[in-house]
Amino acid sequence: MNSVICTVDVVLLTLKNNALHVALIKRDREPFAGTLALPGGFVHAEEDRDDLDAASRILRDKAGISSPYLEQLGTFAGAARDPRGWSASIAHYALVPEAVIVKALSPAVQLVPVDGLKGLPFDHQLIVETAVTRVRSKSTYSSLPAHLAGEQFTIPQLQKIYELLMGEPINKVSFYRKMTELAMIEEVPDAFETTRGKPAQLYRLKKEFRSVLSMTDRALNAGK
Amino acid sequence: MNSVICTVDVVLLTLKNNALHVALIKRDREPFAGTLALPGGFVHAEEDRDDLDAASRILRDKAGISSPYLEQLGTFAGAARDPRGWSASIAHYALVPEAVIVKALSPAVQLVPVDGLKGLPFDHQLIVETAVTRVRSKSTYSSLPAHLAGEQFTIPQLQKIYELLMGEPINKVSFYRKMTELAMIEEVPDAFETTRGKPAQLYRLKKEFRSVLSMTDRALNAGK
DNA sequence: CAAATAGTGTCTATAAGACATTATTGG
DNA sequence: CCAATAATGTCTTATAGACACTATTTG
Repeated sequence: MNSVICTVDVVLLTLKNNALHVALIKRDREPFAGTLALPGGFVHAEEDRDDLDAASRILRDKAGISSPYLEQLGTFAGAARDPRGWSASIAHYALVPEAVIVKALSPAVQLVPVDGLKGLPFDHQLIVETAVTRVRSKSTYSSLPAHLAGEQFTIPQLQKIYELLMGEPINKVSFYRKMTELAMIEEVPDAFETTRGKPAQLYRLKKEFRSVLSMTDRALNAGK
Repeated sequence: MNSVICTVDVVLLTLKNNALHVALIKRDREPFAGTLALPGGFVHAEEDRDDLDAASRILRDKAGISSPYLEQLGTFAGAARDPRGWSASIAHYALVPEAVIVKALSPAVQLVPVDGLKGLPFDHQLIVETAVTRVRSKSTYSSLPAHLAGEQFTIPQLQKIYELLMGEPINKVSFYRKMTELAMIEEVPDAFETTRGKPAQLYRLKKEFRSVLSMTDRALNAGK
């Protein structure tokens, strides 16, 4: 009756060279051995309390990432997606700053730009596209993109991240207003970053938003 | 390795007596035989092409509902939710007008108000709450609630549905504007409904939105 | 004709965007 | 002092809400 193959996959996203990248791993087993694919695997019934737990474990073991922003994306199931038979993949997505990934990444993992991705096994292409769409649409209304920034960041840096995700410029004044409205970041006392011009105040995500989102009703639209 | 129990459950929602109701069925098997629970079941690997297909079949066979608005909600998985062991339920939600459900419903099915629901087996309480929250939050931005209206409806009737879902009154002018903006409904030529006062124009969902949503960026907020 | 409900016109309030201005650094 | 960037002030524009008014029915 229950011949369903049940796995957990993770779409690990980060920003690198001003573009969204996904972490892929060379599969060491059939089917599709040797192909780049999403990190994933079977549930360990004795070890994983739930699917988020399994996704965490996979990220830890396969990519060396320990406490990313992690959320369930949805389940991709059906008869056609896996040559072994009817299967269900509980897909998740994770966001981490590039710094974290650079430090932790095992050599087997590759970061690939999400735009123009192709040749993925199973329906991993669809899963990645769904994750990217989800992240983009949530970005408009929430603090989600902040999880792609490092531990400390300036508001202009954060705005750049939002702009990269949404693919269009944001009005600077509106962005400052939005950051105040979401109330998710706090100044790091006496910490500034200077590159060229006036030094920028450094901020960090408030503790209570490290793994939760701050939402707003109002969209952050395009502007100059 | 893969001892995971994989099932599909459906949260079938409708409006009845001005309140959101969920369809529950008395379970005929262990565990929890005799208890009211969400309609659900195992995937039929030979019959169901994917999880939506399985959800459709379950609705058809258990509730006699044939083409509702149906969407995946998410997967509820873990070691603790089912006494038989580690399990994953791919949950879906469906919206139908009350008229459809009244005509189709088998006697084994009961409609229960979603507010104050309790005593459900497994984590079905959580699944229902998640579905209701999802429907409510999507309602603000989309044509979703129209799937709870009958085939033909007046704008004031539709507004009432939105108000019931969101739990607060909506500004009448804003609502008319929003309906125009979403562009998902069309007048039924020369069809009006009269109860008391000026007859109201009847509308229907445009064909292209029968199973898809029309979204807007702007929220529909409370008003008089 | 009064009451009720549908539908619209229009003013006001609010929030977002444009743009200018000030602030503060390095060269 | 100039160029560059951060941060903020403020005017304009767009959109939502309030409210009144017209339209059309029933009793």
